[in-house]
Amino acid sequence: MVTKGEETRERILDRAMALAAVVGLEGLSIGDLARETGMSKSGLFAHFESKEDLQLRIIETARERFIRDVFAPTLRASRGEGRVRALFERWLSWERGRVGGCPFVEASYELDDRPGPVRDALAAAQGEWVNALAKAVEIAIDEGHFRGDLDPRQFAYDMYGIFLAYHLYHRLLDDEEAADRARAAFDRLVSTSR
Amino acid sequence: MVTKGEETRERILDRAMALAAVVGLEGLSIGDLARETGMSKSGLFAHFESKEDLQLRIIETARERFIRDVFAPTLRASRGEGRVRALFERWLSWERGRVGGCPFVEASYELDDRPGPVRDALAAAQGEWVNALAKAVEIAIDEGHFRGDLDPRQFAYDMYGIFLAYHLYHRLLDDEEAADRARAAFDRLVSTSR
DNA sequence: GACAAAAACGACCGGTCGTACTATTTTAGC
DNA sequence: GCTAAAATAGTACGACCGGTCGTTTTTGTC
Repeated sequence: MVTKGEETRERILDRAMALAAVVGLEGLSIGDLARETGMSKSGLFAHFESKEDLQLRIIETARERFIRDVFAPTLRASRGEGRVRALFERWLSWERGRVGGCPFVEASYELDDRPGPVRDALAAAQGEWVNALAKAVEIAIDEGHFRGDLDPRQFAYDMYGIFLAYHLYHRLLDDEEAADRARAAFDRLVSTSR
Repeated sequence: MVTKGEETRERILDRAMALAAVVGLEGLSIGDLARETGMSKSGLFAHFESKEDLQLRIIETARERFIRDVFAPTLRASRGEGRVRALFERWLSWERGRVGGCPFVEASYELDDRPGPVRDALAAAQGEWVNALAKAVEIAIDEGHFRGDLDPRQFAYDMYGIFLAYHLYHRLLDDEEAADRARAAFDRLVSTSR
């Protein structure tokens, strides 16, 4: 059975994930988080060993949500180019659908030069995602949708770049054409991969 | 004449820019910065009106350095495709050459959802750079190096994406092939633009 | 409904934050 | 070398930081 404590912890982590996407994993304070969730600071903190533990759990929560909302649904979609396209569209929706944007992107540029377990966990999650992208491209090659000499890892790199630029244009530059630009870039990537 | 105070302020800002690229503009503390520069907290703080003023000056300093080290030298290079290529290579060097990576990228993802003068200044600087990139591409079109129906702003978007992915692969994923991937992506971009 | 366990709370710790004010030292022009 | 100004240091502040502790409230089980 699901205890009350687990429910509360989930609620906290959901809120924390959103908050961290705005103020960062380091900028997130226990006090603010307690206020946001309507709990006392100590009551909230009792759910976590330390702030670092909280940060690790935020990353794990984001990973679960990402798999559930972005990755998993595409496994039920058509293999090959269709799946790669589905991954891209769902990835964009994932960014649009949450305040502060993609928590992985936000955290990545925050922690890239701050060694420690949190950075390690984040890098592992990002590496996993890059691998999953490359794998989907491999399948598209096997299916004959993409040309045989295409480098799946280079495709993943390019795809990630398009997403990161979308994030920047959308969030910082408030560019209304950001999504169009992203799709145009992705279409070019796909069409030069056939 | 250059007063002692101005010299000191420059020294502080240089150090602050590097530090902010690691811990962020918000995470940067006056106390740490004072320790790093060997000054007292109050002595250092006397150079700035507030922390926000310090942050604004850090961005302005970064902007000056970027123009000096990345942009300006390419104006003396050949117009057209050669200049666009030079911009890209210098941009990569700019990232590699400083601890913490490109301060603009770090700050962009930190501040994208935190309204205020600092975010505005950053967005303005980024917009300026995107415009400069697009302008260089326009010249390359005029010179006949790139095809006439190429969208310079789309080119700038794609180019920025390649850079952002490079930043991520290099800094977070510690990918040794990051530079190769970036150049491969850029070559593909250039060759499909002719 | 008693009762132990789980969960949440309020008060508090030492430390650091940004910032204000005053005092001291260093600089630059005469 | 004197002197006013500029630069730096010292001290203090209220607020908040992550974190601890003992107490109270809520929960689930018999």
